[in-house]
Amino acid sequence: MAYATTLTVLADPTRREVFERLRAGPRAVNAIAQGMPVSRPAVSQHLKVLKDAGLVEERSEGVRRIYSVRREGLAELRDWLESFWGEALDAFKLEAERSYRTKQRSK
Amino acid sequence: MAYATTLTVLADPTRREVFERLRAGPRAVNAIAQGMPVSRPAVSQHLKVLKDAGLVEERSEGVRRIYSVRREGLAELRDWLESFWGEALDAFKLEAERSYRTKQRSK
DNA sequence: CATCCCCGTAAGTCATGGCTTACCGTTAGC
DNA sequence: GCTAACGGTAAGCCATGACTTACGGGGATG
Repeated sequence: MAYATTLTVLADPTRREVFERLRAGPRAVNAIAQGMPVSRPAVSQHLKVLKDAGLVEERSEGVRRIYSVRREGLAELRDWLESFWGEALDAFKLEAERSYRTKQRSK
Repeated sequence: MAYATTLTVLADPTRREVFERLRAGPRAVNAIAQGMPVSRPAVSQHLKVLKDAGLVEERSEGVRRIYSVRREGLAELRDWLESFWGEALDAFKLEAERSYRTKQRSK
């Protein structure tokens, strides 16, 4: 269920860039917005979305908010993807088998 | 680069539903659209997007087009996700270490 | 050849969501 | 206490993209 959220959240390029910047380590909002093609409020909004999705966590340090990556937030999506290896292939083979036999029979 | 495409393509719920339906095995367009909350042309459009993204492949069987999952299409996204395990943690630790030392020094 | 399904494509509508500017609360420094 | 930096939130604008209906082409079947 939540892998859906992760997908939609990471689909946006700007938001993904924000996320990637945090990958190198925790950063304050200003630092993240630095050199980005969008305004700082935009970055704030993206961070909120990332946080709500559990992909990022926030900690206050004086007047600044330090954001960092929450790797566990990616777990569900990873598992979902992983579930395609193996299973999907087997299903395919079975289906191919079935439709092949069906055709043979109807000849 | 291509994992970005995969993300945006799989972000849409309807399109994901189409993709998931193919998971059980190859299907014709009609069969996929069957019981879906959107029209058949909508499904066709989603299939085109999925195909362009390399997530799905198409084969003609008489008058019908049979679509099936291309697991390799998910590989890049999986690798990208996988790259967060380990690396991200190390970067975090390093960063935490660094900022800790910096603070200690400035006391 | 006529007809009926299959399905892809075109054109047009409408909602979603990402961006900007403007504003406000909060913390630190003088 | 004043001022300045940090950053979250509101309101409004606008583009993107997901739908719909309408159509047309191609393969099967009588």
